Formats: sequence, structure tokens, C-alpha cells
Amino acid sequence: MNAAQPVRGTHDLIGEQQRRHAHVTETARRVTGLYGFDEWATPVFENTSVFARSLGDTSDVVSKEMYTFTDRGGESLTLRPEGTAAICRALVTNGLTQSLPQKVFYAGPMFRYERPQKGRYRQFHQIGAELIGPSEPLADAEVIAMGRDVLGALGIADEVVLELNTLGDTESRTAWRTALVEYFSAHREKLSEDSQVRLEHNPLRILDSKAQADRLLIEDAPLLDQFLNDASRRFWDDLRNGLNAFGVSYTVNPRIVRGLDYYSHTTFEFVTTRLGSQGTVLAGGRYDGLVEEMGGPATPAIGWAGGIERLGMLLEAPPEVVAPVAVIPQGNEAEHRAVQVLTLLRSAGVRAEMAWRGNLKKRMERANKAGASHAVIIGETELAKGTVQLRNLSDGLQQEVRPDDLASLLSHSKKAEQNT
RNA sequence: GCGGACGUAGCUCAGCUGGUUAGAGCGCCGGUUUGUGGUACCGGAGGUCGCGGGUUCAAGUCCCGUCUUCCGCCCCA
Repeated sequence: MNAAQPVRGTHDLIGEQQRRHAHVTETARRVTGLYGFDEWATPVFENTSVFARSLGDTSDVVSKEMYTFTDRGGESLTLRPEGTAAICRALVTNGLTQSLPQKVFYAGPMFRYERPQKGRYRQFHQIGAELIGPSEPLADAEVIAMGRDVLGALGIADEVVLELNTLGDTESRTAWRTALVEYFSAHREKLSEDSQVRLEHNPLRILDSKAQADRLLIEDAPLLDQFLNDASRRFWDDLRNGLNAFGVSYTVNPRIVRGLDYYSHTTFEFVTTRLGSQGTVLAGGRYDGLVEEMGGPATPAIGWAGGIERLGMLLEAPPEVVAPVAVIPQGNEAEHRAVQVLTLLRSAGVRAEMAWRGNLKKRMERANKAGASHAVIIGETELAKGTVQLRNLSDGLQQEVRPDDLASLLSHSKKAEQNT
């Protein structure tokens, strides 16, 4: 087995895998549609500045975790590592900041140069939703409720819990961060090596450190709650009231943070324990500063993204394929009639297939292997009489019918099957 | 980027302390006298044991390197 392999961290989606992906995407598209969201599709690559700008100076991510390359024209391009920055760019370049709110759904591949693990790939796929325009906390609640509904429609609501936090507005968060840096600096030597580095450029991340050494310090670290100004506190209260109104249950987790400055207020993650350390399945927050960083006017926005691979892995059973009907002619003359029957069935909306070769027995085997629900058999006798044999492959019952009656007989029979 | 585990037929795996032509189950293909599948029986194809180097009379089995996958860490927009 020396065949060519796909690039590290990439996968082919075939059969059940692809069906799981498609089911996640279609379900999310349908549910977000119920909330009035429309789908956008943006390019899978952008000028590097689109993503670099949104990331600010978190140099690690920009230099090491993005698929960046120079094209033949000398432009620096980057395969999109996430969806939100590109949506904001599209909002600005299409002048849609003039027609708010925008309710956007998207789905597609994303690319990050990371070490692969289960549920973490270099090309992976996300669904996402962005609500751009409203600054009211009820909008946040609605967007979170929509996420909850997507998970519910996928049948995995019981697999995940919603963890919720607030980052406050810029003023509150800045005050809090200053206090955190002060606190951790005072205990610098007790911090883990990693966290000492974090203290320099991303102090909030110390709060979700996994190092044992950090845990004790974190417990006594100052809480944002003490630094929330009145406006932020009101927003936080209204958000939780809104969630109650939408019937969304959650647990508050003060350790959910975001590293970048354009985030504010709401932040949340739907988490499962079933996927090891890659358990965040759908996450988001409010990013009131991002559209402005893209060169647009200051525009409030809230959104989330979910990993299709991870969601697909949580699905109980893979979505079923529709069982086809196998049309089986015997002899060259019957084949001609068979083609007519195929056409008849397909135009009636029935999934129908015919093998290109083989005797009756062979074709019956094929039909069975293909998971066909029925076989339509046309032999010399039937050809002469203008009839066909309709055989139900699950119970083996067979009846002689007229071709014109096939479509209605099949749809009745299939409905009956679904009910059992 | 750091640490660890794994890698034998399409799939799941067996192969004792290195020793003749590398096995099983499932799957696949064919047959059991040709107008009927799913069960049963019979037969067959398919592996340079991830790749490269080394030790040895001899390596799937030991050593080194490399790649992939998986588990943690870093990162998580």
C-alpha cells in the first residue's frame, strides 16, 4: 500500500462521512433560516491583511498557524482560518454597513497549520452565523438560542452544555486586565513557564491554563465582576434575562475568555466531554470592534461558529440514504422497456437505478447490495403483456402491475416502511 | 513547535524470546446446471508487513531516521 496520501491533516469525505457533513450543514442552514438568516459564500482565500488585521499582534498565530503564501503577482494570500473576518470584510466591501442589520449564515472549509488530532484538522469545516448591527443584549440571547436550536435539531442537545461568560466593555475589561497582570506579576515565580510567557502578551489566557501550578493562583485571581461598570453590568443582566426568555439554560464560567481586543461582553461555548480535549463544538461571542478594524464604521456584531467534523462525530446515527428502486430487465428487448420505466420513476421523484450487465440473478444480487427497497423485473412474459413484476425486497412479496401504477404503489409502500 | 503511543490484505486484527513459500474473520470476485436477492456450502483474487537505512548466516519481529494517525502540551482567531 504505497499509494499517494492526502496532505497531513486533510481528509477525503466519502460515504457516511460526507453524509454526516451534509446533514450538519443542511440542518444548520435550515434552522438559521428560521431565524431569518441568509447564506453568504466568501472566497476561501483572502489578502493576508484581512486575517492579520483581525488578529492584531498575536504574532504566533499569524506567523505559525496560517496557510500563507505569495501568489505569482507577489501578493500575500492566506487560506481563511475562520469565517468571521471574511464576512466583515465582505460587509464592508459590499457597502452593506448601510443596510443593517445583516443576518448571515455560512458554511465551508477553513485552514489552520496545526498539529492534527481527532476533531482538529488542517483543513476542517465550519458552520457559522453572524448577526451584524444590533447592540442589544437580546440579540445575543437570540443568536445563542439559535445555536442551541441547531444542536437540538442535530439531536445532540443532551451531549453538550452551554458555558457563558461576559468580558464587559473595553473600559471594564481594561481595568480587569490591569488588575490581573498586577496580581499575577506579584506571584510570577509561582506561575508555570507557559503562563509566565502568557503574562507578557495574553494575560487573560492564564485563566484557562491547565497547569497544576497555575490552578491555585487562578482561584484567588481578581474577578471581572468586581470591575464591571454600570453599562456592562446591565448588559450582562439583560443577556441572562434574554436567555431565560428564550428558554436557554447555561452555566456561568468565568474562565471563558477571548484573547483579542475587538471582543466585548458576551462570550460562550457549547462543550461536550465526548471528544477529549477538543470538546468545544460551537462557540462565539460579541465582537463590536471587528468591522471597524476592517475599515468600516464602528458596528456592533455577535456570532458563532461550529466545527462540522466535531458535530458530525456526535451524531447518533449517520443520516440514512434513500433506498433506490432497482429496475431489472431480462434480455435486450426488455432493456428498452426498462429504460422507459427508469425515466418514468425518476420523473415521479423515485430514486431508480439499473445495472448495465448481468443476468437476472446477478442483478438481483446487485439490487440487494445497493440496498434497494424494491426490484422492478421485466422479462419476456411481462414485455408481451405490458406489465412488470414489482418485488418488495424486504418481505419478498411480488405482484404483477402496470408500469403506470408503479410510482404511486412505491410511494405508498415507502411511506409505510418509514412508519415502522 | 514539545512529549508519548501506534502503523501487518479494502476493514478489524493475530503473528511466542528474530528462523522455511505471512494468517484469521468480515468484505470483494466466481460457482452450487442458467425467470429471482438477502441465509447456507464450495472455490478464488488480494500484502515488497508505512517508507528508507543499519545489525545479523537470517528481520514483520532488534536499532536509527522519516512519514502518517492517535493521546497530551503550546495555540485556539
